[in-house]
Amino acid sequence: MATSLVRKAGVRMTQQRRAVLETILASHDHPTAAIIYERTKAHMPGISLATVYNCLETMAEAGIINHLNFDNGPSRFCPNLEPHVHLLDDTNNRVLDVQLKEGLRPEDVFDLPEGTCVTRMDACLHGNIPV
Amino acid sequence: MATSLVRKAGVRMTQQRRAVLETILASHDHPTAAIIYERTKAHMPGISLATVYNCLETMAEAGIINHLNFDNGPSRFCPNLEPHVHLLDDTNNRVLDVQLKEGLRPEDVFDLPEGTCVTRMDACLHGNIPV
DNA sequence: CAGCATCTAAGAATTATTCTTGCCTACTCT
DNA sequence: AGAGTAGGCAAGAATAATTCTTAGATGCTG
Repeated sequence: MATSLVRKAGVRMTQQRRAVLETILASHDHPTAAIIYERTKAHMPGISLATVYNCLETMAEAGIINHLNFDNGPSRFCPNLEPHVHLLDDTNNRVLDVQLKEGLRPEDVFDLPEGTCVTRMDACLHGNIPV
Repeated sequence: MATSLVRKAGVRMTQQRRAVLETILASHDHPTAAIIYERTKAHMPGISLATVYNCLETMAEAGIINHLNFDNGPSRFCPNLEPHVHLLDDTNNRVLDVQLKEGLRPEDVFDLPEGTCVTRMDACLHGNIPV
């Protein structure tokens, strides 16, 4: 599964990339590079942080994973299973994935210049969700 | 004008803050801290980069300006005249401000958990606008 | 399975930002 | 207007995140 995702994107598979990708696929908390490094080391003790960064960049460029930037903190990563928006729940201190309502596209909800073609939407909502 | 903006937010006015704020009010290109530093030095040669950062942070916390994080680059700043979303035009390599269409709120367009109260929306669209 | 393009490890380097310290200034109260 | 004080400023050190460099290792193609 991990291999086919990578090969499909025209990227060479290596042991390190597989390990990093499997860590991300198994994580549901949008981890930072440092956290991914720690988790990956459990399965591959010799991997270096620089390699984790390399793998993350390669896979983000290939569209296999998402590279997120919340506020001013370290980058976070998540599997790119489908386009989504992040909701930072300040009440419970967690990150949820949300989507545009069924059938809506960015062009439908934002007041854009005539002819704009949207290639990507990164949105980050902050809010509070009752427990 | 600059002074009243600052005082209204319960923040003390100083020469440095006025200089930094005036630089931002006069800029329409979402400058980075380093660019703001350069532009501000033209009017106040002795100001330090650390002071620019301090002023930016103070004013962003007070809601006078917006602190933006695009991708992985340095933070950018703009006047907080009204809530808006940023559109990075990859064709012409510029940043435009856009808004939700008239009357829409984030809750109307995103599929959020029941009861979510959105306190802030940071959205960044990437796209191409025909010249 | 040989050759080569690409990847990896390790640490140095870079970039952006924050922290620390001693001095200075704006605002409050007379 | 003048003195006291809370808070701001400059300078550079420190920190954090990320990227770069280089030599050696490895996956993939034919």
